[in-house]
Amino acid sequence: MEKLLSRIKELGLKITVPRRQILNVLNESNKPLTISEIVNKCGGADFTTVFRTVKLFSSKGLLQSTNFNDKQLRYSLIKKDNHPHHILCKNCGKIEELEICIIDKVRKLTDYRIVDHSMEFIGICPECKK
Amino acid sequence: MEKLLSRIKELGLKITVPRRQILNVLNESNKPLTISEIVNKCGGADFTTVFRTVKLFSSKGLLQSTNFNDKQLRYSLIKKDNHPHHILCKNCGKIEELEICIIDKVRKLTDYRIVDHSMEFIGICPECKK
DNA sequence: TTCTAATTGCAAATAACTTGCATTTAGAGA
DNA sequence: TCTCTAAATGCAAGTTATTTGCAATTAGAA
Repeated sequence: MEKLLSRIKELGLKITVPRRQILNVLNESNKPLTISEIVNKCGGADFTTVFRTVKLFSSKGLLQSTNFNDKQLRYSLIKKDNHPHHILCKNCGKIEELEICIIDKVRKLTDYRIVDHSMEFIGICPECKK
Repeated sequence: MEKLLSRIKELGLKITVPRRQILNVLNESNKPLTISEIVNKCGGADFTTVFRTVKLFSSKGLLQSTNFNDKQLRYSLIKKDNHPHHILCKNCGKIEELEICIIDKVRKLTDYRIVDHSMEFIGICPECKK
């Protein structure tokens, strides 16, 4: 969190009440949240503010967006260097992090300069399979 | 295409003029299309019809959706057994298919029953890098 | 050919996203 | 600490995307 706050300052952005709330909410969440979910958990923060802040932070590389092919994007803090991926249980709604990275493979395969990527899985978790 | 049409019959669905158009458009496209793009290429087909058909076909496993973290989902025919992935060039807009499959790896890693997944890359293609 | 349930197309509703602008506020400098 | 200004906020209103309702049409089974 301290790292994030100093990164925000470095970027010339202000640290405000709603921004702190948004970062806290994301920091305390173990899964990516939609903008509406962040708003709900922020208690009082305006939708537009959250919306704009999340877009801004994403564009600055503080947040990443993920998408489970439903309507809304979900956002999470980027804590490490690598971009985490997720698996969603269709049955219980649980979202877990996936320790897997194939970006190097794709880079070699395609010769593209990769600037972003997403990789999401949807399934039934071991508990729900029973 | 014949395979798809018979699959539609098997599912107890009717083969109609707009449905043929949608399948043709997707079959002739080398990249996933948004619903609006399909409507435009279908010449005269109603948006709602395309919308509903695409959702229906997706739910039946005839189409897959992909998402490049822009607003609209994109759809493509599922031709083979494996689910194709894509890489988008941010500069020229080209979308190419990626020959890569990590579903078995994820299945082993998580012990989930995987029912769907997506994997998209965004970058700069070799031509645009120059 | 007849009939019926499936499908379509329009219109209208809902939901998601985005912008404009007056007000407020963080935080740099006095 | 106080002042000041650009950045940020919050409301309202606009735009775009998605979804639903329903009467009219149509595929294809009988």
